[in-house]
Amino acid sequence: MKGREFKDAMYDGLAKMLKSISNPARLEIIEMLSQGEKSVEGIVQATNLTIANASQHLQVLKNNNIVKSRKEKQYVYYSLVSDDFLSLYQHVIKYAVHEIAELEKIMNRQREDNKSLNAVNLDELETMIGNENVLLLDVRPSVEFEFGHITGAVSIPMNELMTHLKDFSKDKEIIAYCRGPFCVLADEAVKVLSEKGYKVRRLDEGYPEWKIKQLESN
Amino acid sequence: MKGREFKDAMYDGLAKMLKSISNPARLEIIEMLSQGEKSVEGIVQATNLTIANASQHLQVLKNNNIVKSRKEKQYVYYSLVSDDFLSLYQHVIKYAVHEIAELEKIMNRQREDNKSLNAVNLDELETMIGNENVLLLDVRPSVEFEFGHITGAVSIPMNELMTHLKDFSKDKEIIAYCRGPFCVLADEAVKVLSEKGYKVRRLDEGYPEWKIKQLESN
DNA sequence: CAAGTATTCAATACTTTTATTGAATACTTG
DNA sequence: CAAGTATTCAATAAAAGTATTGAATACTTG
Repeated sequence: MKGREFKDAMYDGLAKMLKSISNPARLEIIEMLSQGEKSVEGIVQATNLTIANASQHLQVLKNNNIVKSRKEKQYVYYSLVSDDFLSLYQHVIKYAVHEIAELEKIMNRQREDNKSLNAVNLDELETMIGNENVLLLDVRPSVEFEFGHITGAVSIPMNELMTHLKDFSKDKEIIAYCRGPFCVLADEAVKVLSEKGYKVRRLDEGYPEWKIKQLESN
Repeated sequence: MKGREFKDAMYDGLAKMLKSISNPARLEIIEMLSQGEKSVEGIVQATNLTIANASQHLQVLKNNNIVKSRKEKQYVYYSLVSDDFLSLYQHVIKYAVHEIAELEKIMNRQREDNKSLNAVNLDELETMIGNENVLLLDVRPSVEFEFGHITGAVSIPMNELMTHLKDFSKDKEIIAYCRGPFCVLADEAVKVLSEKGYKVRRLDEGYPEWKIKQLESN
């Protein structure tokens, strides 16, 4: 193989892989799957996609070795192929949110609307764990909590938050988190709770970021 | 801004950025620019692109804040916008080369052809520097060496290699490196030198990977 | 094994990306 | 300021990616 052929083959292959993740619908699917495996139906419910379209995007991701599937009963469950990919995906997000002015602006506007501008990051969180006066709140659906969560977190899915208000003390500092920087559940939680007079901030990132950080520090 | 709008805006923006680097020609341009700034003409010489086409791709990268340009005399020089991007790009390469079977196969075939299968990685290299019996050889064009190189390396551009053969001792172990895993200069150097009976291996990665590693360990 | 459900496939129209061509612009140098 | 060079722009045709639709498949359950 000549040098030019080798280069072309490598860059073509690389571009093909990158293309497979360069689509808003597929990025959202990846984000969903970073919480754990989901059926096609589960993905459809969380996104605006039709079933056929979601299935098609999943095939693209599968052909590029980003996701894998297993069949159980009538359902097909998809999940990310490896933590190495998850780590790469998070690097992309982190770069985009910090280095692309346009995206940073959109994110700040969103956080402003939800009074969640002064977010806590993972490093800060670490100094807070074990502190009696801090309550770490996981507002994702409970399936996702059960699949994995940040050590010490309490699960109260967003849609049950209002009925659990009485459980919270207004003296404690509440840190709400969900799926990651793009997830709006924690923003909503901050909005609701702060309007009721609680001390609450959101975690900048989410469960998968915490998980990868744990893995990488070992 | 409602949750759905926010998500759509973020995923659209993210996809747009990823699309800008999901093209073989643009990936090759990025690789060139990771060695230092280059004029449009310089990029054209190193690739198979026409001038107009290269310029067009450069505009795409510029609009997505991947590269920046400056004008000096008649020439426009392009360079990568930040080391943060370079670090992300290298994460992508590393993932692709290790996790995508197809690309791994192409790379191994290439290395086999050039007798450079048992490459040295950056960690191993670190244990070798200062060793009198190891010669670290930079075979990139000398402009690139001057722009920056691995500490302790000696510059002998690939096209001058044959005329410098007499300078090498067959007792020393030679480690050849160039622009990175996709660069074929080091492979060629290994082929030539090993056929002449020298003890030679290539470095798995290249100058930019070394540089980012230095930056990140501080 | 018939009915029902989950998923994929195949075909289509639509949109976006890409390479190519030739002209336009901007700058330098004699 | 005319001639030459480097780069970009604009228009086009070809190729690739995307969403939608309806049919086909595969599996479960009664």
